[in-house]
Amino acid sequence: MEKNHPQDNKRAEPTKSELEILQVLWQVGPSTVRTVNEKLNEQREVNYSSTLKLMQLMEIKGLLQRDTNDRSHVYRPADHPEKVQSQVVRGLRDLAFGGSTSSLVLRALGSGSATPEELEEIKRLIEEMQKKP
Amino acid sequence: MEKNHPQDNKRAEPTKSELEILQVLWQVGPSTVRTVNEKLNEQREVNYSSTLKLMQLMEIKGLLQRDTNDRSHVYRPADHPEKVQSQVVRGLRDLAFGGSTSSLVLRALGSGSATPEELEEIKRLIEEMQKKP
DNA sequence: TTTTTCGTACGAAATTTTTCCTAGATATTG
DNA sequence: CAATATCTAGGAAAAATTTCGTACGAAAAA
Repeated sequence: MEKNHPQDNKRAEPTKSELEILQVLWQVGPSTVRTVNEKLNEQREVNYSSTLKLMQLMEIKGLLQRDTNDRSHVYRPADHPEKVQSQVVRGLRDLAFGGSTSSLVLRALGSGSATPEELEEIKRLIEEMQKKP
Repeated sequence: MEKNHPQDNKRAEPTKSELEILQVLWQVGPSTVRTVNEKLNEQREVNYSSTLKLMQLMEIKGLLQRDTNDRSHVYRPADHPEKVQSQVVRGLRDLAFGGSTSSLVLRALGSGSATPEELEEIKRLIEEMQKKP
C-alpha cells in the first residue's frame, strides 16, 4: 500500500505558486513557513495560511521535505534547482518553441537584459560544449 | 464605453492550452478551428468543442483574430511569435530563475539537446550583441 | 497562572483553466 | 426535398490551482 509521501519523483511540473516558493527556498536555504511567507510578501500580499497550505501540499507531492523536530517545521526543496529548472525549461521549450532549444535561447537573449558579463559567461559555456561533445 | 475586443495589448500571459494553439497557428498559418483541432489531436485527445471554445475565448482576449467572412471562421495569432515568446520567457525567468537570463540560458543549453549548428548560431548572436551594445 | 502569541492541521470557498453538451443555423449529400 | 454533416454560440460542468477561515495545542509573555 504505497503512501506516496516524500521522494516521489513525479513528472508533474510545479505550478507557478510552487515555483515561487521553491525559489525562495533555493535562495535563502531551508526555512520555516513564516520566513517564506515574509519573503513572498515582499513581492505581493499573501496570507500566512495560504503559504502554509501550499507548502504542506508540496511536501505531500514530494516537492519539499521538512524537519518536524521543532515546533515550527523547517522546509527544504526535495530537488536541486538544476533538476527543476531543467524540467520547466524543457516544458516551456516544447510548449512555446516547438521543441527548439535554440529559438528559446535566442529569444531569451534577445528579449532579455543580459549583462555583458552574462553574455561572456554563456559564450564560455558554449565553447566549452563545443570542445568536448 | 470600451468594448475590449481585439488588439488589446493585455499583460496576461497565455495559458498552456492557449500556447498550444498559438504554436499550431504559428506553424501552419491562419486556420479554422477544425484544422487546429486536428493538429492538437495528433498529440492528445481533445474534443472539437473544447478547441472551439478556447479559440473563441482567445479571440475575445485579443490573442487571436478571426476572419468571419466564410462560414467556418479563419483564425490567426494577433501577435508575432517573437512577442509572445519573449513574454513567456521573461515570465519563466522571473518565476524560476530569480530574474537571471544567463542562468535560464545555461540551464536550457545544459539540459537541452542543442545541435552543434544551434550552438554556433547562438554564439554568433552573442558576438553580434557584444559588438554593438 | 492567565493571557496572548505562534504554530500546524483541516476543510472549504474562490478563482482560474479546461472540457464538453446541446441548440440552432447553414451547407452538403442522397 | 429529406437526411446528414458541419459550424458557431452559449451555458455549464469538471478539474486544477490558489486563498483563507477556524480549531486547537504548545510556547512565550504578562
